[in-house]
Amino acid sequence: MSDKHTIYSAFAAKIDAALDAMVTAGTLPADLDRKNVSVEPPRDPSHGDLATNAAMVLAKPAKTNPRALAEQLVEHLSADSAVTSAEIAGPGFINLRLDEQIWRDEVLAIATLGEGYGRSAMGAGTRVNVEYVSANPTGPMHMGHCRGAVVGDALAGLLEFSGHDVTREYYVNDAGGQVDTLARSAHIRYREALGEDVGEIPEGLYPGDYLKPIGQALADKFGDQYVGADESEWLIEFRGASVAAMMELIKADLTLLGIHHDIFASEAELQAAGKPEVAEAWLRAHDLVYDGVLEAPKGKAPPEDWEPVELPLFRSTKFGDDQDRPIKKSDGKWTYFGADLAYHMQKAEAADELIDIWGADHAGTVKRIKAAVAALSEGQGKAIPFDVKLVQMVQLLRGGEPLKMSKRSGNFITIQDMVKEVGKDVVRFTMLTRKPDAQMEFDFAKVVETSKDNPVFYVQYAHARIQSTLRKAADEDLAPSADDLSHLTGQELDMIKQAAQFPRMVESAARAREAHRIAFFLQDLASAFHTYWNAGNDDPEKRIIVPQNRAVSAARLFLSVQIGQVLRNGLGILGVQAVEEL
RNA sequence: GCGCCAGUAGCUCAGCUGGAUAGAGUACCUGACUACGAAUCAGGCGGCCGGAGGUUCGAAUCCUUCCUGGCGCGCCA
Repeated sequence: MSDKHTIYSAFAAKIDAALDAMVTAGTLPADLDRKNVSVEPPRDPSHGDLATNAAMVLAKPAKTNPRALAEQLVEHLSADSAVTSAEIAGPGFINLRLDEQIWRDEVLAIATLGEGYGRSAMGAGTRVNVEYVSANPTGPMHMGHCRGAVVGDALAGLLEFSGHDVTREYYVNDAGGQVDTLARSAHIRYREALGEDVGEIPEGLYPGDYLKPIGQALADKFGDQYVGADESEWLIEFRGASVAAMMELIKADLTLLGIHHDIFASEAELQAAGKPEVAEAWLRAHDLVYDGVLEAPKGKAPPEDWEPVELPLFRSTKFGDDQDRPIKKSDGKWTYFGADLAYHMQKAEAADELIDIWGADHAGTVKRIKAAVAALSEGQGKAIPFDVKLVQMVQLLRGGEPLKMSKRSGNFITIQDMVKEVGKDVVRFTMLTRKPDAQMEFDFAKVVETSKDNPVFYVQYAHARIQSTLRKAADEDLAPSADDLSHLTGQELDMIKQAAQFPRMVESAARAREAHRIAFFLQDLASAFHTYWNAGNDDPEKRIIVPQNRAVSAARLFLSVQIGQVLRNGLGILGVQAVEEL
């Protein structure tokens, strides 16, 4: 189950050993930096099974030329029984061809490891906290949150699969002014529930119908005692009830998407526990917070009501930000940033590494929070790797026509609408067919199409086709068997080679924190299977089920089962259910 | 004005942190169903990787500088 069992890392080790031998023999200087040495499949399969750039990377520091170095390496590598040929190509690549048995063994490895195929120990149990969604508890989720939710959840799944100890966390912003606004909006619905005609919801409050049930619940609970009452009498009560209700809505949406967080961290509780004060004290002690006056904002928008005020400022400029940032407002309350800073300190206490998934509209605040974590990780006495992944906007379309989204009017498209219409798996997979830091379009008409235009369908179809083939085989009294895999040749070996890349795809995707690569890999593998399957249309001898040749059929069925396994493992990372039939 | 993201085939997008002749799908053209599901497959057409400089054995990828589009930018959240 360890990464040592993958073909690519096995050969990386062999090349490493060959280099060691050359060092011992005195033909290569010791202490060369080998981190840029790669072992990869060549882009062009006709070049061989594996390629390494070792000779090119090391030639210069070794003060020799690439070809001379490559010749020595080839000599060592040719001695390996698994290598059928080793050639120097182009500017100094070494191309290796491997014994076919190596690839057949990989099919067995998939079978043996099953759901564990592709898992790796790369993460080494590193505790990674992934914070995602964190939508404000002022209403149900909408599309803007959805992509971040899916991307974050898939990333968490990917990191788990690659051996990290992942915590999925949601930061509940239940302390700012927006929850007071929520409470006031709920108060209106409360009066409405008691029979009052409240008319149009005033500007600045939340108009959505989703507040009507909470208004009713408050009416049931309190009767009319707060109808004419001063805000100070009911605000806290209404706020708590509304936030709780909104979180229930959001959790329901998340459940629809198959997302479950381990921790819902409350900003209000964080503040009540005095965490921001602790952070401030530490930062002041290290001269990272000081009392100062902000410069008037630059730019074209003239600051009409700008007044210079002294505020506690965090020295984010010391860490690359454009200006220092206030952690408290002039009314003495914490700014969002001040609380968020303390929140990240809290997360860092229980994690080795932090990842935030944010919407692109928060891009402007990335620098300051990175600065804060950089400063605070010193306080923890360890460097906390911290990454903010920005997820760009999604534009909703139907048949190429943009769908209007208006939160103001309250009739925006909800997650519930979307999942109901196209299904959880389609939403998740589609959101992952584009790298997150580029904008994407989501066309309702397209994602439900059962065609190649729709990648979800395409991958699912490959999996379903495998299952259907197995059912058909059972009817013919044929079963998958690994008794004689030497029947697997040609196109079958090609497909194995492709599937065999799954473990290294997982690792490189995990390293880059990019779950979408898994989605693309699955499309390629599905395509390979469809191609393979279809070869039987032209030539019945190439079908998976060849009734007159049971040994061949058994081997091909075995291979198909393992391809299905890899597809399932990949879909599993993305949180998409593999289907048995369409 | 500043920051972040993007710019790759007509269109939608990949490109595995610097590798070999830049890849898929779609559209268009040609071909394949007495079927383990043709919801698919095979072949063809299609490129100054936004422009210009630079770094090195080697650049779509890194640096500089422009251009275009998106998103942001005060004690909001």
